[in-house]
Amino acid sequence: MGVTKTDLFTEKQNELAKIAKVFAHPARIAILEYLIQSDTCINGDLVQELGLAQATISQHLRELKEIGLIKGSIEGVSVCYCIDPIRWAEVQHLFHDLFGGFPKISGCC
Amino acid sequence: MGVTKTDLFTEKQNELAKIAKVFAHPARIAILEYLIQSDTCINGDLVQELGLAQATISQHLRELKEIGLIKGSIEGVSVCYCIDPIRWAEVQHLFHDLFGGFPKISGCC
DNA sequence: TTTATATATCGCAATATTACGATATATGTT
DNA sequence: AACATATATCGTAATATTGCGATATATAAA
Repeated sequence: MGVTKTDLFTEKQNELAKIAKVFAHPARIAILEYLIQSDTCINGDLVQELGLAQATISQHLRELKEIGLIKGSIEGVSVCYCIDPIRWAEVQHLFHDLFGGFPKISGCC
Repeated sequence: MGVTKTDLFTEKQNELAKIAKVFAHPARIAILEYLIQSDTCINGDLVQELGLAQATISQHLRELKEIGLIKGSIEGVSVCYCIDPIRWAEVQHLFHDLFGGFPKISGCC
């Protein structure tokens, strides 16, 4: 099928999965790392930096934008992308909560 | 295409993406949460707990096992699954490192 | 040995993702 | 206005993921 039965799971489980899906591609990880490392928020350079076509980069940027992880502001002809610190912290917390749940007593198999 | 150009990215970027992909499904999140919450590592109950077919659950468990996040030990007729604390911590660190990189100076767009 | 129970794997159909050329849009330059 | 530059979107082909019925495997019970 390829279609996920979201109705079987909680809102939170679906949200975390949706966010994880955005992290689930090395190009998007690379874009995020590039945005973290370069204080200045460049966009077009990504096409040079990663070896992907412009259309592909744009598509990845849109997915990052859709979950609010990055935002872009038009800067003349080009677009300046950067990480949204608020959302970044939110997402960080979501993962932290999941990982923090374990271990509790930690002893079984 | 659907095929990812892994050769364009670093080992670490590819690994993190691969791990994120496993988190990128609500059923697998639900399985992990269930394993965290129940000290005892039950397996078959997952079929009851989530509303998915046995074959589907088994498939999700395999993906979790493949990246080492959980491990299963045969317990008579059934299999006892649980989170691998070592790998769990490793993966936690990978995400922590990514999130920790930001903000540095945090001011741009 | 036969039967029941639990889990894994196979094979398939439906859908999703990835990549990119072509093209649209929008701003700056001449 | 005409052109160049930067980015977004569309359409499409190739591949991946998801879900599950059917079936295989493996242990326990009768």
